[in-house]
Amino acid sequence: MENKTAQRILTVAQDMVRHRGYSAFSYADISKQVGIRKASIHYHFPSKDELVKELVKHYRIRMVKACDRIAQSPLDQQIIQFANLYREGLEDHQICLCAMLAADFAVLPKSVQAEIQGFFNETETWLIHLLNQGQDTGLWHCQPSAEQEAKGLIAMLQGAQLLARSSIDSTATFEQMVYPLLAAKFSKG
Amino acid sequence: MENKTAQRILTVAQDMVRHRGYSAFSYADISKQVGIRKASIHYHFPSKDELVKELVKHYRIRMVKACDRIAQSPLDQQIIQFANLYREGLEDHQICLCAMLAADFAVLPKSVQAEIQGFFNETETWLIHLLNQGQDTGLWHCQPSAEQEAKGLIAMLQGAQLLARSSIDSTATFEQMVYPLLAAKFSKG
DNA sequence: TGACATCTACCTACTAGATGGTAGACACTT
DNA sequence: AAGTGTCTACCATCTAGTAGGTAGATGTCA
Repeated sequence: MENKTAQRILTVAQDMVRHRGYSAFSYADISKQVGIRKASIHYHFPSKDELVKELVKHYRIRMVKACDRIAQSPLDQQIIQFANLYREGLEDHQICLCAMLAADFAVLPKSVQAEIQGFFNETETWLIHLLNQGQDTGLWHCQPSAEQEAKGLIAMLQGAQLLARSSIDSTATFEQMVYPLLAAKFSKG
Repeated sequence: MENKTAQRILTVAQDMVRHRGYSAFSYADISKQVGIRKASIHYHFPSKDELVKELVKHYRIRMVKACDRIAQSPLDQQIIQFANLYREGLEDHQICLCAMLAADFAVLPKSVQAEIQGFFNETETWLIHLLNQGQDTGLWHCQPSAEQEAKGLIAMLQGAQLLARSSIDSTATFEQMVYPLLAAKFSKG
């Protein structure tokens, strides 16, 4: 495990990227919030690119863990819980780290770009598996296929998160966008 | 109508915002591409904020026009054409201007934020109208309502655009995400 | 018509402040 | 003594934005 300061830097940096984007936060911003000088941040993360790369790596791990936790729940509740993951950040006006970095994709180094692609693939694979399970047990029917539904569902969740942020009550907007549609599609019968 | 130079600045600036985001482009970048000095850009657009505000205003007008044009087509083709709008930009690795600015929302001035909200509301209203028309003529059925379907659809299109950008063949990824789902939902019968 | 004044669209040269990043000193612990 | 983590002080470069000037077009009036 990393030491405490490095961990605090990562936390603050993640909040900033998710709130403002990659190009709109600086080492000076972090230093103010962490209560440490700018040069000390370079000691822990030599360059901004490496900091962000580390950010995405940690984020991927946490996402995998969150999905594993959801997989313990009854099958018919898992999609709602998966959607909740996306709703949670919105309370602090934050969107998914990788969605934000997908917007900033053009200015990111290749290594970070690859990490982001990995995140999306991983999430999609997990969701396809879930949708297939539900289909096999007759809980719902995927049209045209589990893979297509998964792609569409993730796109909708990420898009809803992005759009919700520009409305006054982000969480409410997100809920209105997502949950009725999920209920219509993935409810029993 | 604005003069030629101002128009060229707007075009270049729009490309840059849609490609890199608000915080990642500068007056210096524009000046190089337009072939004019940095100070001359300030002559046409006194501040970066005003430039971006103008950008969104123009974008809204073009979107309204594009939707009007689509509305002339047969009803059953309009949703596909609407989706095509989102696919087109991807060929140059560009996403919707307002989706990009929704990501940069936190660092934008209030006036631009309002303009972006206006864009999304406008688009949603247009799509709700279209979905209602199709429902009235028995072309498709909206579940749970046209409004919900419209919200979900726009979220999916914007999200698909965002995610597609991080894959190698953006256009193909977008198409795989969007069109089969549209066909399943909004085809006759 | 000619003289003057204003306007347009650009220029060079500059500012203050922010940016990511570095060098080297200084404690404090082991 | 060596290593860790932080500091001050600095650097080159970039940032949006300003000041002031200029060539040429356009208008205005005797």
